Amino acid sequence: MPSSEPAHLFAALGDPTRLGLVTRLSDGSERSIVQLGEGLPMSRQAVAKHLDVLHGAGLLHRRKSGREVHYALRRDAIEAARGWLDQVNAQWDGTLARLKAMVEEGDG
Amino acid sequence: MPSSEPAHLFAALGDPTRLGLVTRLSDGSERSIVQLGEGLPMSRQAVAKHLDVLHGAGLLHRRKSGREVHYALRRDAIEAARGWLDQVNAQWDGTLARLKAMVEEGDG
DNA sequence: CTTTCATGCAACTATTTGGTTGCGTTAAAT
DNA sequence: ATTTAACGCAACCAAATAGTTGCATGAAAG
Repeated sequence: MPSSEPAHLFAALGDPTRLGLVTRLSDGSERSIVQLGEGLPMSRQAVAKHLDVLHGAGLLHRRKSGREVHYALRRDAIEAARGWLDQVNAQWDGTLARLKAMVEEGDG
Repeated sequence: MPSSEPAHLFAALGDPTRLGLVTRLSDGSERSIVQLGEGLPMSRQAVAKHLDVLHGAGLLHRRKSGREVHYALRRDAIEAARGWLDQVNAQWDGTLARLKAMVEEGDG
């Protein structure tokens, strides 16, 4: 049950290994656990755990195919995270705009 | 010494309390530790630790004024995080564009 | 059918994290 | 000068995290 809450999303991204996995998947492809673990200095289970964290945060799509499990990046989750950051920026801009408007109104 | 590494940045944002603090600061204002802690169900020190994490990740600017310490959001850090997410999207788009180009070239 | 390979599950460990409390320091207010 | 308010530092604790290993299972390949 993916959560999609911003904090959950950012927490999942807050680890170099997981960020690397997301980067690897950023071409939109699907990969198996072993494929994603290739070259990483840790056990398969460690990689599986990381993928589970990413999946739990709603960042990955999971598909079983035979004896393999394939993960793919969920673009909407990335957009959700981006959206939160945009909102922070918007709030900032909005406040400054209102401030500017007030100053100008005061001037006129 | 703020790090500004993406994983460090996301990790700092990966906690509801800290996300709330960032939201509070998203109007661009400066606030003291006690001010930022008002209404939060935890001790001042807990809040101070959270602010230190955010500052350590490069997300907050810190200014001492008399006996108070004021924190403000660093917009460039927010943009850095956003930039990383944008890059993931761009990679995705790029791959799809290349794929489409290949298909079209194959068709022509 | 037997073997191999990708995975899941569970136990265990060390480190990090999010929180606490107590105390000391310094700046502001009375 | 004394008190109060905002902070920093350090010790401590429980829970979560990132990793390990060993073993069981189910699908593919021989």
